[in-house]
Amino acid sequence: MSRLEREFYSQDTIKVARQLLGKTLVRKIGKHTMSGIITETEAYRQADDPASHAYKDVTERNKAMFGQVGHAYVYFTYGMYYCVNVVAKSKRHKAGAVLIRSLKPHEGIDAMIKNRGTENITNLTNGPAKLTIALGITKIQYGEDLVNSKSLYIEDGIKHYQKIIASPRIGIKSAMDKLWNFKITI
DNA sequence: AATCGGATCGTCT
DNA sequence: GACGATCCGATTG
Repeated sequence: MSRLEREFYSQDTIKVARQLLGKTLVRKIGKHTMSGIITETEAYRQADDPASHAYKDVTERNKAMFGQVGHAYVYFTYGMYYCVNVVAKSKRHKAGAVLIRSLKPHEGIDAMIKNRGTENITNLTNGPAKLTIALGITKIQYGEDLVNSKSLYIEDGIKHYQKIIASPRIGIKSAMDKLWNFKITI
């Protein structure tokens, strides 16, 4: 398995969101390795995207989206959950990131079950906050460089799947015309 | 199977 | 001072 390099993330945000499907998100804590196949993503970017955290301008929260590609943008939401994005954008945009919304559990399923407190495998990592709980991702990983990190990165996964389904993004009220939610079924 | 409300607090207005 | 890029359990049909 080979890790995704910097240039992968320096393409257009929407393109990266599509290409991340089927890749493997890897999380290492101590001697434990947990991983899952990415099955759903969402693209968010600046300037033309009212639904994005980075729509208006840089703030303390969203500054990672304006930074170097390949780093993690972790945000806290609904008073209790974290969600993880990968910063990805071409030179045309000042900010952009891809939200990882769903994984198919792969390695370290026992550890993820322990973290989540549920036995149900299909319910383990099938949501943006569920997967951060399963993988132990919090604000501590804010800005982590997935190109160099030993504990959080993305590598090649499956090559073949049927097709990508594009839909409006989940949980937002604006920019419903942008079909920037992408998913695959494995 | 689908809908509804509660939990809970950092971030932005 | 209001509101989420959510999840879960309870209720209803």
